[in-house]
Amino acid sequence: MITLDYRDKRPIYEQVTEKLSHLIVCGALDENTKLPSVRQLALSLSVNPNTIQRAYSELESKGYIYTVVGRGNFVSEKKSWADTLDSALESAIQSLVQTALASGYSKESLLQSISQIYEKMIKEANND
Amino acid sequence: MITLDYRDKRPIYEQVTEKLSHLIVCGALDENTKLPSVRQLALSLSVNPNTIQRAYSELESKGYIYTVVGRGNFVSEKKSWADTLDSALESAIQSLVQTALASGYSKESLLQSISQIYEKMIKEANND
Amino acid sequence: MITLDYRDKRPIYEQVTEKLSHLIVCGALDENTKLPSVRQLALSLSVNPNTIQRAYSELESKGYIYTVVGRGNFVSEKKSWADTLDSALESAIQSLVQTALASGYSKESLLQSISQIYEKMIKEANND
Amino acid sequence: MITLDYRDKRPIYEQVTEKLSHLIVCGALDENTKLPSVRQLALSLSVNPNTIQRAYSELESKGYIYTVVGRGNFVSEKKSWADTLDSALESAIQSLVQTALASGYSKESLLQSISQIYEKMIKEANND
DNA sequence: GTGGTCTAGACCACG
DNA sequence: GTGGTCTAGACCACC
Repeated sequence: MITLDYRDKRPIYEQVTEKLSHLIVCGALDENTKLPSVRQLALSLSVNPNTIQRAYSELESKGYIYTVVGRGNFVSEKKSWADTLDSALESAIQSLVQTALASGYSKESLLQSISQIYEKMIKEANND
Repeated sequence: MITLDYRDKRPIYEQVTEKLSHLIVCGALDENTKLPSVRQLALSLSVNPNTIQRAYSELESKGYIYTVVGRGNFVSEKKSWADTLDSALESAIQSLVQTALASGYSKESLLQSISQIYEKMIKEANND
Repeated sequence: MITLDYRDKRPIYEQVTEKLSHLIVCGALDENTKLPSVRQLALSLSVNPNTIQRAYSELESKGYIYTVVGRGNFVSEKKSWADTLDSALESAIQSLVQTALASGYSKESLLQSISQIYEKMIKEANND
Repeated sequence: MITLDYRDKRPIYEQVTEKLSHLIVCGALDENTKLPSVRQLALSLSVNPNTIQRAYSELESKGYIYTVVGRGNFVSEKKSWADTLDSALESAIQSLVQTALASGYSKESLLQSISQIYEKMIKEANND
């Protein structure tokens, strides 16, 4: 379901959080689908249960999943995480524009580059 | 010359690296200009010399500056860091498009959002 | 008769307790009315009988219902739970005022806010 | 600086969070004051460092403090946590009104009770 | 020295 | 069996 990249410098719980949120956002996991239990996922990733627990906590606080103690974790409805996504997008844009300004890119050439990369990535996504 | 933000989550050396590279990229520091010595800058920022040393090392490895042992650090010529900038920009764009695709943004609305934020940030930059 | 919200952080037995006490307090269940048996209610809510048993125990200890062994559980008379209600309300008020004091709210603005929210919630309650 | 109540059913990290946020909100701790280090506070409360770490994380995410790795935790400026406080107050009010509605309290008698308790608690606060 | 992450193993409430 | 909390002890990056 998920594979970890130990060369990645980011903490494990963050990788798990990111991978799962992607699966949810792109629709690979339907609403109210049950996620693997904390212990189960920890076992299959050879990782400590606390680490998965933390990942699930982050996902819950961001609205991607909801937790029912004694039953498990389930993916939330889309409306629960729409806001989170928007703010993530905005900060990504700001970081990009900051870099672009520093490099003296004109608005036009920036938009053009983005346009190209957008179409390239959409093609790759379709091949996966 | 530089001000630090201790609430910033990034390590200090990274802030210094970023600030200096900005000054170089935007032309505030001309080619072959001598930078303050490690000890001097460390003193004026009330920071450990090791921190500045690390920042300078990063800048050198990215091609922004060059070191002459016994004489100091100097701003490189523009051609030395053009590549670094492009790859930084490209990875920023990829990260952005990834988020945008995840949230189902159309190319058009994404470009429009970026356009708006670009102009907003260019105004703020002029006020600084 | 009752619907559960599995996303609610509180334990199930507490939700059942709350819902039933509301029905009793607002007069939807008259004094000495017979409540559904533990097994019956557990079945209709698809819940473990232990859970309902615990809810009924709580209700009894708070004076909302009384149990006749071998016959079932019945709604108590109003005087039995008047005290419970008052103390619940008082502790809710104390918790509220504590927060308000912490935030530096004046008594007047606090009372005004409460007044507004009161009327808003009374409208919503009528729509249910 | 803080005392724990082991009879309290809430988790320890939550007690610590609450106590510290109170100290900050009521002004007992000035802006930019340094809090005790994670290990230090853990030692003085005879508690595991991870527990304090979690409390500090919560405080940071709510805007009450900010963290500088390698230096310590410091109390934030008031504007950082004003929003958090407001939302805490609103949910406290909703919970109160819910109880009041259930008990059939009229708006007037509710406001009067609150007014009394408000003044009572303000007196007690001055005696501390 | 600081905070951040992780592991291993434990106990608890809930269902 | 589930998630939630806690302890004990470890390693890391940063300063």
